[in-house]
Amino acid sequence: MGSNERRERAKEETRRRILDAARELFASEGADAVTMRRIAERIEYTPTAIYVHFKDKLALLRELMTSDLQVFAAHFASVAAVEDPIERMCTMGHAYVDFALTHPNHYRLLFITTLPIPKTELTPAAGTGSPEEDAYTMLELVVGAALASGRLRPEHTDLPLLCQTVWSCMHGVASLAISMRCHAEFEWRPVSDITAMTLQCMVRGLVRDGDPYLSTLGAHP
Amino acid sequence: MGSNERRERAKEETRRRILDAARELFASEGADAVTMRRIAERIEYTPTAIYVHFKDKLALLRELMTSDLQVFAAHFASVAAVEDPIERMCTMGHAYVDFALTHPNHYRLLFITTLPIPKTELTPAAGTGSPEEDAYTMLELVVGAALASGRLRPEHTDLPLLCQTVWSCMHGVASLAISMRCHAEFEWRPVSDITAMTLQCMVRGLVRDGDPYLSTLGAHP
DNA sequence: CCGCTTAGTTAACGCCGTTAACCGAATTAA
DNA sequence: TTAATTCGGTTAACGGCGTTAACTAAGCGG
Repeated sequence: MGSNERRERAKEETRRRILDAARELFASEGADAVTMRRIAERIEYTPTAIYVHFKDKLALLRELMTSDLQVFAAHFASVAAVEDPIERMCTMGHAYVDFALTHPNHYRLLFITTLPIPKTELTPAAGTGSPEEDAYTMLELVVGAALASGRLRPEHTDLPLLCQTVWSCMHGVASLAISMRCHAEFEWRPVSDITAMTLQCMVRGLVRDGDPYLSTLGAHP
Repeated sequence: MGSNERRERAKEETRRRILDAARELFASEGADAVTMRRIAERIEYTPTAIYVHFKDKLALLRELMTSDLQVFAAHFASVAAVEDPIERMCTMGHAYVDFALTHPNHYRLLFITTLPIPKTELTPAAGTGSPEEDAYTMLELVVGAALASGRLRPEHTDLPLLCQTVWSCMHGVASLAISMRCHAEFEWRPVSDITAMTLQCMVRGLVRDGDPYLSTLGAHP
C-alpha cells in the first residue's frame, strides 16, 4: 500500500509546519517569542504534539538553524562573480554585514546566541558537511584565492588564521551594530561606513604595498 | 537619633548582598543561573524580598552591569602607561580581548546580551557620565592620541568612525571567541594570535607607510 | 477482525518572574 | 508608657515556561 507513504508525507508536513511557525515567530517577535506553547498555538496543536517530531526545544532550534544557514550561505551567491580576489573578499564582507542587519534575529541565533550544539547529531547525510562548515568553506575559498593570487604580504601564510581574523572583524561590525542599536548616547556612524573602514584597513594590512586595489580605495593626494 | 542611619546602612548592606549573590551566581554558572529564587536562596531570604530593594530583575541586572563596567574600565589602568600612542592602542586592544576571555560572563552581559536599558534612568549623579561612556571615552582618548600624533594616514580624520571601527574589530575577536568556543570543527587559532593579527592589520591600515611602529611588527626580509 | 504502531491530547510537575496581602519589629509621636 | 506608623521581610498565589507520563484514537498489517 502507498498509504503508508502518505502518512509519512503528512508527518513530514506537520514537522515542516512546526518549523515554519517557529521561524515566523522568531523572525517577527524575536527569540523570546519562540515558545513551545506559542508555536503549537500557531499551528493549532497542543504543545506536547511538538515532542512527537522533535526531541526538545533545542533540537527544534538546531534544525531551524541549519536551514537558516542555507539561507545565509545563499546570501553570498553573487560574491563569486567578482573577478578581483581582493575586491571579492571585500564584497563578501559587505554581504556578511548586510545579511546580519537585514536578518538580525537569524544572525543572533546563528552566531551570537551560543546553543550547546552537539555537532555529532547533525546529520552528515548532506554530503559536503554541515552548512556552517560550508559557509566557512566559502570564506576559506575567497580568502584562499586572495592568498593564492600572491598579492598578500609575504608574512601572511596561515589560511585559517587569515580566515578567522577576517571573520572576527566582520562579526564584530555586525554584532556590535545589532547589540548596540538602542544605545543612542554614542554618535554612531552608519554601519556601512564602519564596514568599509574595517575592510579598508584590513585590506591594507593584508596586501602588499602598491597593490592595484588600494588605489580604488581612496586617492591619496 | 542615629538609629535611622543604621537602618539605612543595613538596607544598603542587604542591597549589596543581593548584588554580590547575583554576581557570584552569574560569574560561576552563567546568565541562566541568575534567578530571583536562586539569588534569594544564596542570601537566605525569600525571593520577594529582593523586590523591596530592586524594582524588578532588569533593574537588578542593570545595576550589576554598571558596577561591572567599572571593573571593566579598571582593566585598562595599565594601558595609559604605554608611551607610544600606536602601541598604546594595540595594548588596549589586547587588554580588551583579555578581559572578555577571562570574564566571559561579564563580557556577555555587558556587550553581547542586549538588555533594554533605559539610559535615562541611569543616575547621572556620577558626574562624568555613565561608566559605559567612560570606557568609550577611554577609547576615544587612546585613538584620539594616535590621531593627534599625526602618524595616521591623512584620509583618517573621523574620530568616532575610527573608534567604532577599532571597537568593532576587537569586539568581533572577543565575542566570536566566546560564542564559538565549543565548535571544535574549525581548527581555531589561538585567540591571542587572532587578536595580534587583527591589530597588526588595523595598524597597517591606519598609520602612514614607514611608521616606526610597523618595523616592530614583523621584519620583512 | 484483531492487535499494533503512532500522531496527538490531557493532566501534571517543577521551574520562572512578579504581585497582593499580610506580619512583626523598630521608630516616632502623644 | 503606650498607641500609631513605617517598612523590611514573608506567605500564598498567578500565569507562563519546558517537559514528562499516561492515555486516546485512527490507520495499518496479519
